[in-house]
Amino acid sequence: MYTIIDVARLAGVSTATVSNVINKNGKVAQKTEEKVLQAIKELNYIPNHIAKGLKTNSTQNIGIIVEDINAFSSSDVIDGICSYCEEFGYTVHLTNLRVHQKIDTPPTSHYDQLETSIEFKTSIENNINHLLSSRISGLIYIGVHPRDVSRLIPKLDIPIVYAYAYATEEDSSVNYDDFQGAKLAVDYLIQMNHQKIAIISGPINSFPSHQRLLGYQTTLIENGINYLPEYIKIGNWHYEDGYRLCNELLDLSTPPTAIFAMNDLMAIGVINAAKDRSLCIPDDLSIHGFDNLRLTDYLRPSLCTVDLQLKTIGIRSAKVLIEKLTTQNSTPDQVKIPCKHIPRDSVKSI
Amino acid sequence: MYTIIDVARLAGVSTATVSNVINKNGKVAQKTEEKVLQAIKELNYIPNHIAKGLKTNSTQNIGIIVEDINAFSSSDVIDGICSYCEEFGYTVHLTNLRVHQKIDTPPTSHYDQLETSIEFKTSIENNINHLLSSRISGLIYIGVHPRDVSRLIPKLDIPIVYAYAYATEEDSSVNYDDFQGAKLAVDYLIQMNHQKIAIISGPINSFPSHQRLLGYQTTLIENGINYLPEYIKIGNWHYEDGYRLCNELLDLSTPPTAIFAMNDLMAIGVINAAKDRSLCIPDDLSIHGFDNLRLTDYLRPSLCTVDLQLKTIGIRSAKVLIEKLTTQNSTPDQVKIPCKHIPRDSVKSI
DNA sequence: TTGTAAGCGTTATCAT
DNA sequence: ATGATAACGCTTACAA
Repeated sequence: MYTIIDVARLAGVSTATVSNVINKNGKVAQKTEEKVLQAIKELNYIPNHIAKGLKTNSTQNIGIIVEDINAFSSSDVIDGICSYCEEFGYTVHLTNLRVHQKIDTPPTSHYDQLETSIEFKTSIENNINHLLSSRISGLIYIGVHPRDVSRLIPKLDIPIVYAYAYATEEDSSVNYDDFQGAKLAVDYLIQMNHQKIAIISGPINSFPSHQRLLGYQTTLIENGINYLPEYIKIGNWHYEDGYRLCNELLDLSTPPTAIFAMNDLMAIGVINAAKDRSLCIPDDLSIHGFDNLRLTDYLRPSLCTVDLQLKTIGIRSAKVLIEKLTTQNSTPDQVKIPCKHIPRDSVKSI
Repeated sequence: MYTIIDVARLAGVSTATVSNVINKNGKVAQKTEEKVLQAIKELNYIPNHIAKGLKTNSTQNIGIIVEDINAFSSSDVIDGICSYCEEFGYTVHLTNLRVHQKIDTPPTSHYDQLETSIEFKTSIENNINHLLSSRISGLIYIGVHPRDVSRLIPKLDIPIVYAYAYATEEDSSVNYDDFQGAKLAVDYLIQMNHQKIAIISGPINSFPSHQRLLGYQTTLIENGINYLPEYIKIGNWHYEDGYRLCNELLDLSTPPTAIFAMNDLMAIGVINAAKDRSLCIPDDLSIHGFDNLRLTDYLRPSLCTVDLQLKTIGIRSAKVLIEKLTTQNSTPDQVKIPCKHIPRDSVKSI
């Protein structure tokens, strides 16, 4: 592998000149530049970022720590990050924490286990140190579920952005908007003339659940609809919760005409429970999901849901991080990306 | 950020000794080692891999080029790679080519477009050069669909392993076993007493289609079942193909009792087509998929399918690569990981 | 506009 | 067992 010295020799110039050509620093005569470029091409010279990084004490490397690359949300977020980084010449170092192998059953509300697990914290610290050894200039931490992860991450000297997760008020984060997303869903159901709208929530101690519930309540109130406690069921994000709680709702003396499940997995449980009671969807019951998982448009009926704009979250996290890197501005940036409503067949006007 | 010199000073030893401690080279007295370790901890010293890489002219970095991280297969493969790399102390540099944004409609057989697209080849070469600038020691290329990608990748001086893709006979690759996977499906259908087994294939010019078709034919012949040309339909991996071709099959004078679709997406099309003809699945028609996509276990009926063992493919690719790196052995290794059968409700014994 | 040379943080060779 | 020091490939004053 050739070095800058080989190029300089071949072009008959000094290494400084070659360096100036490579880094487009100007101050090189047109003709000299051509000679250098020609030599670079001839030798098929590839600059050594390692040596450059050592000298400049800065790299165009950014680290991604993803809690679980197999979470449905992760690949879109990473995709967004990569596309922005490629554009600006940054290299991405990926670390996968694989949390789902380290806690009981995914997805669960018991991420608390993680926060208290010494083993997990040590694993994160090792991974961060490893990334730091590569002198990454910044870090994006991608959660499996938006929640406060501040206790997991040690204080770092490099900028860090939380995507699909958040930390303290001093930290930057990029997330979708739970409140607005839930509002989108409930607004749509009301627009479809539903009044008896039940909700199947995630665990109450979860931040997204709480925000979405708030969106639900606010929208009902705004529309002068009675807010019925028996229409609120608490699940744990699983398919089985949707199935079970749908049955509970339909057993009510005044069953709802529409059910808003806080994630698509529970919504599918709701669909199947309704089917098993020989209900026809959406004629007998409208069902609204949240997440816009893949394949939900091929379900029968296709699932009306809310898209989280995950790729945008990724792009934006990278943007926030790279701005911190280039402007040294350290004011925290807590971005909320609006969700997008995906109307589909599982909701019908009554 | 502290350097090895700071540690040496604090511990009252030379930098060489500190280096020997860090790299566990032996030849350091127990007592000296303790002093050094203590100093490292005290300063919270993090070794600079960049400087080390410059000196040793070798890194523990491996590059991943993934054609599309949003392909259903990619994240599992990457997960596997990461888990192996973490264990052996390698850092992963991720590059996402995003092919689906660069060709018409995914997934398609027209990946040929890519091979002939100058723009795409240039993009790959730029990305490879960028990775090479970081002096990665090896490369894993992950395809969106197993096929010959040799025309896309320039000859490199570092080892490269193709995962979920392959190249020439001189190149190493790790894939699932199309032939065995198809055999698994057809064997199971026959075991469930089906004789009239139709197949909805992918494009005939696709290698996986061809291999799976071979598995289908072989298994029928082994079991003395007539091989009927009208039971073979050619689709293009899309949902719509499954839907349309299912109807064609059911319109036959002697319709099949079981349909094996070569991917889950087409299988879902088959399910929906059958439902739209008021057929009951699996009572009136058994349906077998291939891929084991997420959510297929929540379909009604749940989809009987074949799992590609993608994570294993990832682990194995990393293993093959790292062995090349550490043993300098360059004999190509073309691994086929056996698929796993996933019995579910969409297939029933008759 | 171009060249010279020091130095970034390590490792490795050679002394001691 | 430990230390002194050159060298890895590059950037960047500073000199010319």
